[in-house]
Amino acid sequence: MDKPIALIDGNNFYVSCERVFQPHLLGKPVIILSNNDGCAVARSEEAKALGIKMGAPLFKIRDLVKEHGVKVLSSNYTLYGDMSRRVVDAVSQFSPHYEIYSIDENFVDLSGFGERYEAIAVEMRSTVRQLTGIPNCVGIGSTKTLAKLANFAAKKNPIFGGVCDFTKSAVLAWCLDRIPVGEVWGIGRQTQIKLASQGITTAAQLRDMPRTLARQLGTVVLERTVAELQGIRCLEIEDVAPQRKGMAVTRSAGQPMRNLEAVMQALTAHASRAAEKLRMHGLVAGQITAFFHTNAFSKTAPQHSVSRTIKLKPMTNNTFDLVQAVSRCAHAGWHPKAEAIGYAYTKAGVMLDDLLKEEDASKMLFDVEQPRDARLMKAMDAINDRYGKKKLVLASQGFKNTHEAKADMRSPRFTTRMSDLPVIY
DNA sequence: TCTGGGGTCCTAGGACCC
DNA sequence: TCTGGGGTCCTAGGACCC
Repeated sequence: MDKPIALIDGNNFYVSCERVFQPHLLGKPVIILSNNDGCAVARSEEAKALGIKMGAPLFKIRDLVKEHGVKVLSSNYTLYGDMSRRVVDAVSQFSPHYEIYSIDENFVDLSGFGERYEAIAVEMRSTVRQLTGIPNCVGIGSTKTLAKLANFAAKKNPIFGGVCDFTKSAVLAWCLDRIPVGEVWGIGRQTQIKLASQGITTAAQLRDMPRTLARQLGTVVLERTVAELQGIRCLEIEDVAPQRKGMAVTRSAGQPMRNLEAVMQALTAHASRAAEKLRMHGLVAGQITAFFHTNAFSKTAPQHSVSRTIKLKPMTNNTFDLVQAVSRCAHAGWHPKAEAIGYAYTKAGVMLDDLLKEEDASKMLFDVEQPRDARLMKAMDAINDRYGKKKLVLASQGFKNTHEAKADMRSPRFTTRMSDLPVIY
């Protein structure tokens, strides 16, 4: 028998985080909005039952929300991140060999438990629930792809009681015949269309597809997915997080930005935040891209999109360096007649690439050490850490902050702020 | 008129994920 | 009026090299 892998996944994770601290939300339709309160990115079961789709723009579901009294919340990533960490703590008690796959999913190697792994999975599920308050499901399979799919079955079909084991061949066969191919990890819309043209619509049919055909139709990725469905392990549990390759800070603006100054305020804020993230991870970047564009959804507004990339020499994580770089990008890309034409930029972002650990960054020839800069950045981070984000910013970020996003319905940071701790009477 | 045969590296763009 | 943000991997094709 193959070594089993489990995938444990929080149910409607963001909604569940909110419900832990606001039990009155239990049993009610709840949605969590994206940044800027734009669209629904998480939904309770009750909200899903009303037909609210993932990613639905709020303004398009306003009637539905009103009619059914759907509770609407801005996203509170500080809370979700902290709850996620608590879930990982609970999971890590069960196996030293696990991978944090996303904010609400963890792969766990169950091979150390002999034949008892299903009982362990059941225990893990209830322990996570007990220690964090987050309801969750567990899928077990001989590959990551099968574990993901088993998790889907555990969520969808109550007969499994929240734990579905695909290492049982009868369960596996029964489910694969019934699960639409689009639910398989790695099969998106485009691939689904291609597969449909071959008459492949279920997970079982995908499993039975010749691997050479899979390669022809897709890429090595699709071939790997077919192999994994057949129980051939192609993807290992990555318990050591690989070095990340890029990093981005992008935001929609609260108000349209119509002049260079407004765009520069946003880009300054994003570059500053990006520099903070670099320093937090002990990284430096070798390349930076600044972009901004108008609202692509608009059918009537004149469209314009700017993206400029420059090398950072030497590699850096210094706020002033990054802000200077995005300023060069913005000035180089700015349309001289933008204001006259009436371009309304609604989104801006900064992307960093060629990331390297600070200590690995090769010193450039003639590079001059700048200890004062490093000390300044340290002081800046310390001040913002102590007195709250964005207390100390560069002047070019401005005070008007037209780019700042809406978050009108955000819950308190229950677990990470002294002032927001829940009070018990 | 006839014009090789390999390599590598980089980038842009597509597809997918949560 | 109002449509998220942050990642990964793969491929094709161009530039360049000897």
